[in-house]
Formats: sequence, C-alpha cells, structure tokens
Amino acid sequence: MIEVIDKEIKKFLSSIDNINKENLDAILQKFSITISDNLNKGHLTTNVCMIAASILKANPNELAINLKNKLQGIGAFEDVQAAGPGFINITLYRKDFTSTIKTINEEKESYGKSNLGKGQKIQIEFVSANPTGPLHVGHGRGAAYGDAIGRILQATGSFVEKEYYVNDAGRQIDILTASVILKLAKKDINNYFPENAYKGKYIEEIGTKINKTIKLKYDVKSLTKSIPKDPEEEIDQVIANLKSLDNESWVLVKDFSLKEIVESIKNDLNIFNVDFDNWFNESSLGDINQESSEISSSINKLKADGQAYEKDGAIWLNTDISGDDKHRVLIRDNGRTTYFASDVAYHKNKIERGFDKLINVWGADHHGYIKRIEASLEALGSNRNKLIVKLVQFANLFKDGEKVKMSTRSGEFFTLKDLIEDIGADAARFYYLSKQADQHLDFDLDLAKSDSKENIFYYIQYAHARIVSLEEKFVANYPSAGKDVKSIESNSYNECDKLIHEISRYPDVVKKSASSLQPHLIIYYLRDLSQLLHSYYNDNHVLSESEENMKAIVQCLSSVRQVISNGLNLLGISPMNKM
RNA sequence: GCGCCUGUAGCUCAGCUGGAUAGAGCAACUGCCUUCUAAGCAGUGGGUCAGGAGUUCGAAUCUCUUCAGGCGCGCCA
Repeated sequence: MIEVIDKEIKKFLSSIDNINKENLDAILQKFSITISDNLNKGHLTTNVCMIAASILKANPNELAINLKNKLQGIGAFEDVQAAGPGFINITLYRKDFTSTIKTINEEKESYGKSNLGKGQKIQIEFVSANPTGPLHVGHGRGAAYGDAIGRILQATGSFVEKEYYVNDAGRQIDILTASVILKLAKKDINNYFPENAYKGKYIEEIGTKINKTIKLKYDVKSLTKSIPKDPEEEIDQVIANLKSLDNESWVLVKDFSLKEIVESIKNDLNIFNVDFDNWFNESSLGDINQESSEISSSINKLKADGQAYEKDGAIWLNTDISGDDKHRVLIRDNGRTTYFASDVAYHKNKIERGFDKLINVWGADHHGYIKRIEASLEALGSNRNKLIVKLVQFANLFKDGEKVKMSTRSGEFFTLKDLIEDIGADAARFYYLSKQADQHLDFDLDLAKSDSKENIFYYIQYAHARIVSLEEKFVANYPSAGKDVKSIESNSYNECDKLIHEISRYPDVVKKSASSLQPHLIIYYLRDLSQLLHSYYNDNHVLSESEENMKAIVQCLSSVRQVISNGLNLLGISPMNKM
C-alpha cells in the first residue's frame, strides 16, 4: 500500500505549478511515509506536505487538502484526512491493514529484513582487547554492541565481516611474559615482582600450567642487576634481563601465555554468544626490520608519497588533513615503531581487502585517536569517510546499590565471565544494549536479576513465553483447527488492532536501527510491543472465544511472537519459551 | 587550555537526520488473580525538556553562549 501512496505523492508533486527538478528531488529525499504513532490518526502518515511547503515556501495546509483529495479520489483507502500542521493520515481498508499478520506468518524469521544496505561490504572491528588478561565488563559492552550491529546490518542487506585485532606484539606482551616468568620463578628470586607487572590471579594460573614443561634457572642477583628506580624503566630492564639470561624459555613462555589468554578470550566471547569471522594478529604485519613486511611497506609508501618525514630522529606522519592537533610519530628515535604505526599498516591492510565501509568500535577513551587514523587513511590514498568509529562509553556496575570497583592495578576486577555467570549471557547483552553505546551506562546487577516489571529483559521474555504457552494450549485443544484470520480480517473481532498496528512498524524500526547503528531502538520497540501484548492478554481471555475468533487470534499472536523473536535475535538474545 | 559525552517527572531512562497534547518504568496513592503464567493489567497525581539568546510557519530536537557532571588529551598501548 505504501508503494501506491508513494506513486500518488510523486504524481501530485510533479503536478504542482512552477516546481523545478531541484526542489522536487529535495522533497523526495526528505519526506517519509510512516506507520502512524497512534491508531486514532489512521494507519499511515506522511509529512510530505510540510516538507514541500518549507521548500516551496507554500502553505502546508493547502497542499495537504489538495493531496488528500487526490488520494481519496483513487479509492484505494477507507479514509484520508489532512490533520494538524499538514499531516496526511490514511486509514487503510481492513483487509490491507490486517495483511501484516499473513505476511509475518509467511516470512517468519525473515520478517523485518530488507535491502537497505544494497549488498555493501562492511567490516566491523570490535573488542580487540589486548591479550594480556581476561575480558572485563568494559569489553563486554563493545562485544555486545559490535555483534548486534553486525547482525542488524546483515539483516538489512549488507555483507558483514566481524574482526578481532589481536595485539600480540609489543611491550604489553613482553610485560605479560615477564609477569608469568617472575611468578613461576618466585622461589628462586625471593618473590621479586616489579610494581608494573601484571598481578592478576590468571598470571599464576598460566604459570602453573606451563610449569611441567619448562625448567627455569634464574637467580635474583643476575635478574635484578642494575635495575632502575622508575617503575616504567624497571619493567623494561627486567624484560631485557630475562631475554638475555634465557631467551629460549622467554619465547616458550611468551608463546604459551599468549595462546592461553587468546583461548580464554575466545571462550569468554563464545559463552557470550559473540563470534568473529576473523582474528587478525598484529604480529602478521611483521617488523620494521623486515624489508617486505606490511608495516615496512606502509611506512615506505607514506614516505615516498611525502606524507611521512623525518624529524628529531623519528619518523612522523603529517595528520593535518583531518584536523589533528599535531603530527604523530610512526618510528621512534630509538628505531622502534609505535602502536600507531601498526595500526596504520593494519588499516592499509583493511583497505586492500576491499570493504566499502569500515566500522571500528572503540572504547571512548580512544576518541583522541580518531583523527590520526582518519589522516592515515587519506595519506594512504583512501577516503576517511569510509571509516566510521563508534565509541563505546564505559559501563559502571552496581551491586547492592554500590558501584562495583574495577581496578586493574590490584589485578582484581569483575570480568565479563563473572558477569555472565552472575546474570546470564542474554540478560547481560540486553542491558549492555539498552542504552546508546556512546553514553555512560549504569548497569544494575540487582535489577537484571529482579523479577519486577522494572526488569525489561524479563518483561519482554514474559510476553514471548505467554504467547508460546497459549499456542501450545490452542493446538492441544483444537488439533484440527487450521490457519485462518477471517474474523479479524472481516472486523468481527478487532481487539488485536493495536498489536497489528505495532508489528507492522517493525521493519521500519530495524531499518532505523541499522542506519543509525543503534541497537537500543529495537529494545525500546520490543518493550512497547510487549506492553501491548500484556495489556491485550489481561483484557481478553483467548481460549474462551469462539473457535472462529480463536483461530484468528492465535494467528495474530503468533505473528507478535515472531516479531519479538526476530527482534531479540538481532540483539543476539534467545527468546524464552517458558519462564 | 583543547576535544568528546551528558543534563528531560522525586529516581532510572526513551524521544534528538525539527513537526500533531513531551513518553515509559520505579517510587506514592487506588483498583484487578475460583478461567489461557500477577515476572502481569487498569487508573490518579507528578515536567519553566539545566539557564539564556538565535534560526524557523513550528525547537526537547539545529546554532551560539553560560552553568553543572563524566571521560580523554604520550616518541604508552
């Protein structure tokens, strides 16, 4: 029906006196036909007259009355009204209005999918936490968000590849390795342990696992020889000493620890129902000392193109183009590359893989980093508009009304795994996604477990479970009853109208969620739909209706259930059939 | 100092590519379980959308500004 209206509107607009192509295109781009926000405004609404009025400097109400007459004239609608400041409200014939039920029961899990993305190739890089310890609750939010937008973009017609960038090279990994060795050798070295080493329990656990396969021979004297006071310098010196004292063990422990931690991260993500198509190792970019490595070739290219230059013994990238406050170092004066240099090479690699769009999901503390990456994309001959950086703000956890402390210093923190064990993966995902990603989130653990209406997660699940149970009872009582929506279609039963109206909005919600990269829109939609379901359920006793009505109602409620299920699936949450 | 995010009912938040009377839940007060799951429903009260100025036929929504809070600003990663 929307197509019919769309066609009529275009006809109407081109018939307006003195309209030129430019204005026409502007109107066509801006106006919308939407499901009305309330049934008393009819089924469909368009704002086209107000858009046209502002562009053409005309009177919106006059346009509305003219368009209203045109639409009424074609006889395809039960009623057309011009209302308010210039809206057109359209009431469909009942058969058209109720056709959504049939559509959903036919399309099932495909209902809501679209071709909005037109088959573009999108890469989403998210989580990418350093493999130096378990994922914590901050990472969980990025994981839930990246995975959800992946599902939503996929459902709206894009090809999505989800990737985790593993920082398996560099100083952090050296510190990890040193931490494991020091814990392992603690008896021989009088429990010497630098302040800046990693202290978590998992460090000792890794040590215990590797203990059987390795013999370490360190003594405190040679290890702590010429150790500086400064904590940063201290850890670096310890690393250097460990490497020179026993490089064989160093490499062994390093490889083992890295493998252990990456495995544990994969496990955590797995129980969180987040899966990646690709794990990209920073180490695969190679080393600056290797002539042909990706990191060397990307820096060489930047130099050759005059984008990178030498100053004060370091190699810098000119980042002026993106408005960054200063140029950034790629290679330090000591010859080592920066983290940024790896990232430049990594993004060059991404570009070469031919994505139409790159989405990076980063912790909000990285926002100062955006401009330099944008600049590097331009410097590499790509376009910075290809990159969309979505920042995810930190989540504060609250338990028993108190903020849960998350200090990584002491090595004690609330991990993602702890959270999942506490409230379950689905509830955790739900609450992570319940607010826009770039805003601070207060995550109330007690609420997530509570059994009140305030807990929207269960409120929505409850709606789903109620329908499932009703369907089962209906099938048990009337095993031979077929599918039939006649009594709803013919208006002999109209108690479900609000539900029908709401489920017909769903495809628009998914599209809006995809184009704005905001999964939380789906959550609020599902809450509203569930509210209508609970209200209907309370006021109407389905199983005491006539068989004719029951058949139609069950069809209608099945489509509501389908929509709830589809919506939850886009968020990576499994619907519950029983509670 | 610069950058990003935020300020909507007592509390937690929706609504923000401008549109029809600003919405939920909680808390307070009233009702509804001998019938399909009360983890539910119905109702009442509660708002200068932080303050100010501007753009517009129309601003919670856009611009500027003030105030308040959070975070970030390395040749760290």
